[in-house]
Amino acid sequence: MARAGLSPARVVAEAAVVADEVGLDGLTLAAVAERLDVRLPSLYKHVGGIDAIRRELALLGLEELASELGRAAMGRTRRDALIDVAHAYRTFATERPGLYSATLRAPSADDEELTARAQAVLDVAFALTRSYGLEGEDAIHAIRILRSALHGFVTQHAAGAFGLSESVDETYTRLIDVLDTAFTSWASTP
Amino acid sequence: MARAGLSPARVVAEAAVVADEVGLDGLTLAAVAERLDVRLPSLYKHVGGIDAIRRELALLGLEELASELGRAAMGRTRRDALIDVAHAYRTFATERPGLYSATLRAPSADDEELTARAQAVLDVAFALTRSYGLEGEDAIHAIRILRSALHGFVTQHAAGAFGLSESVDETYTRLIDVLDTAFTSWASTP
DNA sequence: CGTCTTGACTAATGCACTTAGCCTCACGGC
DNA sequence: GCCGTGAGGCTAAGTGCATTAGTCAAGACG
Repeated sequence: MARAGLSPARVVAEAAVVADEVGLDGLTLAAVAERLDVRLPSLYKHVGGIDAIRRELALLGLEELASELGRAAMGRTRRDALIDVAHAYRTFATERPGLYSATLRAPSADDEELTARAQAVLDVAFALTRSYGLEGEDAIHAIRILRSALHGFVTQHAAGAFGLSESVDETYTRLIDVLDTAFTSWASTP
Repeated sequence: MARAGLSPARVVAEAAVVADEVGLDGLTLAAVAERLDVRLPSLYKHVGGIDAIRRELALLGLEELASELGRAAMGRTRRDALIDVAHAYRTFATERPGLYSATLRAPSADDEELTARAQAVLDVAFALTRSYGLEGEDAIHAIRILRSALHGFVTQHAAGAFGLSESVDETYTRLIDVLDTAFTSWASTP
């Protein structure tokens, strides 16, 4: 009965890989255990169960997303920042679909750690809208619209809703342009 | 052993109610059977299984969505049409969350019935963008952006991502305004 | 070197989906 | 009106996954 060298982090990391491959809905402890070459119940020594793993994936996903978006926004403002943040968002959602899906679960209001990580993502968005000169209510509406647009785009694309046409990048460029125009106009007409 | 008077349509309709109440992911044949007051295996005389039910829900959802959106767009153009279509979209997604989720599954390319229903929804969007004077590639990008924005908004809202603030309607109004401005500007600068 | 905790395991339970096979009611042909 | 037949219920059984309980060895530490 050799030790397999598991740890909570290793289990979660492997779960993330599985979720990226088969989707968050297709994630099973059985698949994670098989990949780690242990029997399924062994996982319970390291994680609380499938729900706990999904929460850990949400934490991990929010952390990576905030990091990527923050890096993209660094040292840029307005349109330049928007373009890079939007592309970082799309890249993350495309390359880590399982992790991205995990970030979408509503953070239950009593989960402080989760809401803190979600706030880190929001902070990047606030910095971005502030660079447009948007404050207060304007900023809140801008961020909601930004998130809606980016999230809607990547999920529809992932769902194959855009058909086979080749110009998806062009659509994304135009979407970013629409947002830039709107934010710019809001800032100049208070 | 009295006949329960089931039919494929009744099973699917009840499944839609369950999905609306507990979410598409929470939909179980057990719950449907209990509501219909039959044993679970009896459902298999009318539907092919849980996957078949989900497909039927997608068909039903697309049909109702196309109908609602079509009604909203009828006899209106441009901004007026956009406003009503957007509100019909949001209303449908809010009131029939399970059915709405079901419509999001990618229609597998070989499922002609499903793609036909999806096309009916697209037709409304095409009519809308045409009323803005958008044709060809412009129309395609406009529709993709429209769907992304509306879908993103309703799913983020449903996921509780907007927090507790009261001004969600205002955000939606602004979102619609952003889209209207963009489509109008595209039409005037070819 | 002995002990004790950790981390693996097997076994067993519960729930959901599915299939197989049975039984009976209702309807249609005679 | 009677009876055969099939549709539409049912029970039983099998599969897969999540979870819990209890066992046991490996390795850390005194």
